[in-house]
Amino acid sequence: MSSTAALASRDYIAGLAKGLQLLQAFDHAHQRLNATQAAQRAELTRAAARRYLLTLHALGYLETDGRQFWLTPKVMQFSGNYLASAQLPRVVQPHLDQLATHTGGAFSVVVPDGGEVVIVARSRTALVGAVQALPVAVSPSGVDLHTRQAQHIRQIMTMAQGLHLGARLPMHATSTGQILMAYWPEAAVDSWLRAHPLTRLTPQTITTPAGLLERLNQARAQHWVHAVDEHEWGVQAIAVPLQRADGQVVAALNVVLASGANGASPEPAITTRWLSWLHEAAAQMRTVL
Amino acid sequence: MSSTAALASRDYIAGLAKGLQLLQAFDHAHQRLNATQAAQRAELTRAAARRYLLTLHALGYLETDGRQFWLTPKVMQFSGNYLASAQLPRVVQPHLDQLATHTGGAFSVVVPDGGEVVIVARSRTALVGAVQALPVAVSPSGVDLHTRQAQHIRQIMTMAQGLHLGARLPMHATSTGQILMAYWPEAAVDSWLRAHPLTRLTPQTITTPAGLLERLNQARAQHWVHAVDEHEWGVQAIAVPLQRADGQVVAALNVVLASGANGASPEPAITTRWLSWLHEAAAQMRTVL
DNA sequence: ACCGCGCTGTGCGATAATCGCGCAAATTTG
DNA sequence: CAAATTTGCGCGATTATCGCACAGCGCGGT
Repeated sequence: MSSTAALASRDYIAGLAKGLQLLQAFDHAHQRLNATQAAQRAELTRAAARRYLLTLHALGYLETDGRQFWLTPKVMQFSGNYLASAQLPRVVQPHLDQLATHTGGAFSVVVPDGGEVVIVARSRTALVGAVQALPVAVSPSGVDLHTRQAQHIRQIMTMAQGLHLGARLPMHATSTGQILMAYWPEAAVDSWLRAHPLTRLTPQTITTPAGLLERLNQARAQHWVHAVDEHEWGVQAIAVPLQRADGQVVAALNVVLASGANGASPEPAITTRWLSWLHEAAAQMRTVL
Repeated sequence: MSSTAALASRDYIAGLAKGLQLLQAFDHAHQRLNATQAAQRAELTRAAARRYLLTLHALGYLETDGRQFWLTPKVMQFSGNYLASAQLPRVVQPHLDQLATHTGGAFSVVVPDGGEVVIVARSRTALVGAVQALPVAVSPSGVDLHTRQAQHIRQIMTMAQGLHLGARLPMHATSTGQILMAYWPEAAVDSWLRAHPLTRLTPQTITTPAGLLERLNQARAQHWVHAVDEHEWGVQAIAVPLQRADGQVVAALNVVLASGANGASPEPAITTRWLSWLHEAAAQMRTVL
């Protein structure tokens, strides 16, 4: 009610803000909205919401059957423009791919944005390393989901579900979010804590400011983070910071692994191996960021 | 000048349209814009452009140093919402990954939007098939870009450059665009031809309506398209339609391969093999689309 | 060091774009 | 079949947006 109105100034186009708010109202939990629902979610009157919906439809960002509205692929253009124009994703991508090719891991690069982390690049291949480490039983013609390799593949695929490009994840429950915060000035962390509840996502999620601060101190000291089952059950991740040549931390790199059931939990030897790969890659990227 | 103004109606918010136009002004060729440049690209007065830029900055979609503006990762949220909410990308992804795992190819699914095709899903792994076909000489510590495998990887990676999610490609020069158009009613093709010039991208690009129509007929008859070097030198692609259970063609699936220098051009046996994989996958997806 | 060019920030009155109420018709729900 | 929602749309009021015009600033050339 009062948050947005306060920002109104001579140089602020309310119509644009409302329209974008409406466009953001469509998410996983709200894939199709009618005028009334959209109005509620965007905090507009129905008449206004309708005008904005029709405008977005005319511009090609929404599709409609006359009653419901939903996103069209055109909204991906923004993402495409960002990926094509931003430095970071472009220079990082080859490194990620090479890393994945060598190690068989699933790597991501994320940046902070609005109190969350956003995935801006992911490794596009995996499994080659795994292939050498495991018995190869793939026939080019298919039907082979029985080997350990195939299990590994399915694991990675399953974990990769909500991790598409552009996905937003909470900072306090992710390895990448934690390593990024570790390099923030204290005041920034405090203000983040005031603005964001430490939502419990699993029994392992850090939910107290003290616990988070301790983790951040640890991360800052050792230059990496290992988060096991904190964001999602059965998923662990190891993250390191990505620094520019001047030392500024601009992003985080991590590898996502299975944990618990099959994968060993925090087995030091394994962790160390991944860490050396991550740090090596981070060092390589440092000169080009 | 006259195109946009004509659409103005009582239910059309001009401010939203202008703001989005401005946001779209940032692309690969125009990564950073100042107020004056942005005004030109979005066809606004500088004063107006400045207002919109400041608004987008306040909303977190643009970053600025006070002089230049550029996209922030926040714009990826739209893409994230689409990927999370749209049926197609979600149900298609596992099939793509499985396909890539079995065959080692690089597959994409595209949908038509605004006279172009948009990439909405890509296979996330490759190379396993290739790995067995080629000598494995990867050491976990790096330095190995000499083997044929590494060459293959680099080829795929290089080709994958402008093919990120959300990338838009011209219909007449891509295998996917052609196969999609092949199922359009004749009137739709005609109107597309009137609205879109057949831009030459390589010496192989189809640049005459007659040529395109012939290709479309061929595609419709055989239910697949093979486009060699038409979009980019050294890149060929084979595409098949993706139909819903009711027969409606809603997307296209293709595999991107190297051509010329290394890869065999249109060698029938190879093509047939890929085709059978593509059609098999398309048949599997048909029930879930 | 000087000058000129181009960009930027800003104020203001004029204008028309947007607002939201309210009603009737259409649709869904039970 | 009736009640409860939802939708399309017209209208007068208002205020958000427009674009001109002026002054200050930074940068590069000579």
